[in-house]
Amino acid sequence: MTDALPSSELLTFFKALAHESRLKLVGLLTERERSVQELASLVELKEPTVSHHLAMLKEAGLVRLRQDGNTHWYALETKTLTTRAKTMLMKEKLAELAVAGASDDKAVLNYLTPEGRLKAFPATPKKRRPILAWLARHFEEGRTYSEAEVNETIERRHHDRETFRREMVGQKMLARKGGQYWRLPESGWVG
Amino acid sequence: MTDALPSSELLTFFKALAHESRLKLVGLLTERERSVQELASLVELKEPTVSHHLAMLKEAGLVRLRQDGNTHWYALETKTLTTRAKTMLMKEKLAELAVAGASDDKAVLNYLTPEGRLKAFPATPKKRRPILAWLARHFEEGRTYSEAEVNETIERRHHDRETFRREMVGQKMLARKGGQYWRLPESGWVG
DNA sequence: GATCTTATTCGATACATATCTAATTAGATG
DNA sequence: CATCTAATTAGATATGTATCGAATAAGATC
Repeated sequence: MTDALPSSELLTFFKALAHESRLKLVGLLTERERSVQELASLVELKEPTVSHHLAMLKEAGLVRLRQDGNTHWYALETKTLTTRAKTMLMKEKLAELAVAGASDDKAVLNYLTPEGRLKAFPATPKKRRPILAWLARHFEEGRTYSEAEVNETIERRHHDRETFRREMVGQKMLARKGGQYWRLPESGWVG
Repeated sequence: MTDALPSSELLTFFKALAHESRLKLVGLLTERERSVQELASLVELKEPTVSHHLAMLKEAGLVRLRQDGNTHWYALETKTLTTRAKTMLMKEKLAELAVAGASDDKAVLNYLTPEGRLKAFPATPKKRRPILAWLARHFEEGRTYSEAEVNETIERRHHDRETFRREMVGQKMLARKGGQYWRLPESGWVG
């Protein structure tokens, strides 16, 4: 994985429900709150396992815990279920998921053709920067590229190899030495 | 896993969405249909990988495929999204998920206290049988139990150890020989 | 405070699946 | 029909996570 995504709420929600045992647990909790023991006996798993599953459901906000003595009573958090169901029905919310990770990348989408090539290259530096960053990320770190290879990689996204090569070097995204190029660490990029 | 569950539609649905890449793909498809190539470039994965993810989404009924030449256009199946969202909001539907696998076990739920003990023991043999089966499953296969151990195991669920011990033996769920008991294969249980 | 009960945390293992490259299929094109 | 393109399938590897037994924590009970 390249970027450490903030792992959206919706993703943790789906992950929480993407397992047979946890779906069963949720099912059992629709009726009333239940203790860990009881749940373990009903789904025929050991308590540590159930505990593990309940932790994931809790993390996703799907259950809440009420502690009485040393018995832990878990109950379904119906509100979360309805909230998430609504989110699923809003296209805009879903579209947000498409964002590639880095905050930049969302803007870039507007400049891409269906084939994943650049349609245009905006005039203002502020807008150019994320596009250059996006392009630069297509170079692997820790290896070198000949000028021909750099051109090739650029041309897969835009015909104007000269401009983009020059600008990426200018922004310290790529370094050049004696006909060889390599990608620089993102922390050093100008912007 | 003990029983091969028919892996409910809802489960495949959640599994399909329980991955960052697939959520992104869904996000990208909210706007319009897209080819595999295009999607691969946008999520920055290789085509085979995207193909794999799309297959899962298709399996879950979340996307549909339109083939034109040798380009495959995938589109979002909005209807499925709304259907599933509604299911999530119906408690009864969720409760069904709790069914343990064996068709028996659902009925047993009605006879259990919150602590997982038996509240009552019905009079008709037809109703008693699944409860005995449930109880018998709490004995491990492939080992023997002393009578004291058998009693102990029963008493954890119901005070009347005599009745249950006798009936489980009668139904050929447990075997007895010289003070030792052991669980018999489920295929041989009377019922 | 020793002990029993209920639950969680830890560490190990087994199973599932995401991802890639290479090979294959299916359609389009010269 | 040879070749090219887009997609899928197969096979290998790596990552993730479900499950369990053992150890620990926290509360209740004697």
